[in-house]
Amino acid sequence: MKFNKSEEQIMKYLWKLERAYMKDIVEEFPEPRPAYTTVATMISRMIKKDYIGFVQRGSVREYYPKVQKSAYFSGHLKEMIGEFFNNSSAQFGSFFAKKSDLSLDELKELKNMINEEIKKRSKND
Amino acid sequence: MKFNKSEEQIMKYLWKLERAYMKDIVEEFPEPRPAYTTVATMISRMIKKDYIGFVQRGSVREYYPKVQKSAYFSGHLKEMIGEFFNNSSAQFGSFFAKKSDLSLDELKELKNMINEEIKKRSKND
DNA sequence: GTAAATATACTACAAATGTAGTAATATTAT
DNA sequence: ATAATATTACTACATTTGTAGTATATTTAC
Repeated sequence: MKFNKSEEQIMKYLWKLERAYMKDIVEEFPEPRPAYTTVATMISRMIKKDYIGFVQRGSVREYYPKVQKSAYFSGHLKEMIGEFFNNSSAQFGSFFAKKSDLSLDELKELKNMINEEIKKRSKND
Repeated sequence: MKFNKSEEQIMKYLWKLERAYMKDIVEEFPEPRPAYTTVATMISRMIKKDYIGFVQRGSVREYYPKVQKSAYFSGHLKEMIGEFFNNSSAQFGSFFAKKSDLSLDELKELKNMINEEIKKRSKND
């Protein structure tokens, strides 16, 4: 599952807002905003694709994302790792360590996190 | 710059092959292969978009990717980190350490890599 | 030297995407 | 109540994407 450009845009807003009325979503767009109906069209298409759900509130709907941000991110990342690093997370990790623009401190922090993860897992075995 | 589905497919093959004739690219596709002309259309569109270049070899062209895999990957990753982790690479790193399906050994390997990166940078300062 | 294989240009067309107008309805502020 | 605002359904249309046929040229294998 991979969103196209405008779907991704809307999901981004919905993830941020968590629940939102049409107006709220439209207002997230920076100027120049798309027409109200443009957003409405996108949303109804996304409902059809089951990316978005809604709760009827009187005559109006409150929309919410049906695809979780973390799930989308993980899936996406996994795909990328598959594509670019031959499915090797380790190879990706190496790339990330070198090429991400982590500062020295952040690298150290990351090392600690990995260390803790290692400890945690060693315990459970 | 973000490839659409079939562009990404072709880039993937081109990155793998580095340089390739039309036939080579078509043959990378798993069965059922798209028609030869389908691939040709895609490629000529991608040339127009400057994603792909070619060297004329007699009556035939040898194609090569003009977008580097690592550049595309980095850009893409950076975008994702911006979107999902509020531009914090460290936050992403944490997520990765926990949620990637790295094995214990791979985690250890990753730790070593990060360690070396830390050493290298400390030296240069 | 003729058939098969390969390559390219050009054209075509359906489906998906990006964008928005119209009409109808509901809600809210005066 | 009436105007302004917000919402939704429906329709429309240009652009992009996915897919491939035709025509033509070139190469290659027999």
